[in-house]
Amino acid sequence: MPKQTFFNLEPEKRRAIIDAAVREFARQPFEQASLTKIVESCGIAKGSMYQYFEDKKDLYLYIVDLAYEQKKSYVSRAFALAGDIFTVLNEYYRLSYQFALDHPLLHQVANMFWDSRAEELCTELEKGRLSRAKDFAQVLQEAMEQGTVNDRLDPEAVFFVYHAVGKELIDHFHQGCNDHFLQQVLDVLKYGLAARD
Amino acid sequence: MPKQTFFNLEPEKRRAIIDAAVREFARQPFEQASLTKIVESCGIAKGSMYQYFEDKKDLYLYIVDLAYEQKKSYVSRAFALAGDIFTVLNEYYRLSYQFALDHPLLHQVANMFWDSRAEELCTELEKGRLSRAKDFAQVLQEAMEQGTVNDRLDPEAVFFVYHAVGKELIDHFHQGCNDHFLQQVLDVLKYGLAARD
DNA sequence: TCCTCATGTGACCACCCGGTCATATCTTAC
DNA sequence: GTAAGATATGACCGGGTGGTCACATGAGGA
Repeated sequence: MPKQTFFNLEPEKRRAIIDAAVREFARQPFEQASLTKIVESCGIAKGSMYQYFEDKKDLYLYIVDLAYEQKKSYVSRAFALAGDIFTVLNEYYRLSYQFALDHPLLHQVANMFWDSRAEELCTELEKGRLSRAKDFAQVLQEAMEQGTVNDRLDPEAVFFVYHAVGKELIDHFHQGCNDHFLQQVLDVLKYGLAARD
Repeated sequence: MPKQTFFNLEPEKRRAIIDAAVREFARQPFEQASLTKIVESCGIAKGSMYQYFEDKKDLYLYIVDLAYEQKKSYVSRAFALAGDIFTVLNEYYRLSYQFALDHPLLHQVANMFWDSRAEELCTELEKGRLSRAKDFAQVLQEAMEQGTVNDRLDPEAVFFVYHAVGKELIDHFHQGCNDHFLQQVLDVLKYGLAARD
């Protein structure tokens, strides 16, 4: 958590710091991102940064949190959608894609976070994964009870597959990814490879 | 490519260098791995390393190549298997898992490689992806022609999904992953989420 | 024995990093 | 006006990095 001093700052200065940090953390993972470059880029003294944050990790987690909050506000309405699980998933990834288009830097920050290898970040990583799993698990369970989804499948394996594909999709948003391809990928997940009788 | 000097070395010395490099590159991605630690760990002078390799990247790509060659020799026999595409995929991931168990360090090296963000490595990355895609694409095409696989699916999307899930599976091998779970995941891919009529 | 040439070496270079701290400046209250 | 407290600063620290180079050591041939 940032120190109180940070929140006492004039808003435009706070913004400048956040923007510079977002720019840097969007470019590379935590370990390779440079605090020095951030302070140079927003024109404050290195020492000042330590008036606002405990250390580099503190700043990083604050920025990642911001990115995820923004993304959540974009994407969560998919789960409120009327319609079956396929409609929901479709909308979920469509909104994720839209978010990546509208906020490419925030998208990259959130995206880069998953590649973190630092042990200190692993607990945070797991927390994020679980919170995402919760929404998904609920929609999935309802769909299985209603018979929309094949109820012989292992819910954990289903989540695993969708998580993997979602991650890869989101990873490739920056390379451009049209609605049609997204649709095709979701179709593969929906129908599976096996030919229908 | 290593310089000739490297291949003139006594085999045990060459091994020591390779082993030390594998150990380091298994721990973290290219940018964070330390040449200094590698030379310390195998007890040669820093300068010597530059008699054998052009630079850090040269050493790295050589090691990654070794890891992939080893893995390929483990895994490729899956594609020669008699049986439908599902048998092949099953065996492919089973062998991948076996490889990760038998050569955890090589597995980590190959695995870590995919997370590289360095622009200089991107061409290499793409090359690896394509070569993997080729084997897969062939098996898939045959399966579609034979009617084993739903031929209304987009082959590119299918590859995308299987690549994503494979990556994630392989990522999670080190956390333990039993045959049963593997089977469940492949079932999700095979049958899809949608309930069968 | 001596010259040559390939190989080995580690001190050294320039550069970058996260983090600190004595000091300067600004704000507020009396 | 001045004392007190909060905030800003950037030179500096110890430590790490990839890469270099003048020199030492080795082997082979004349």
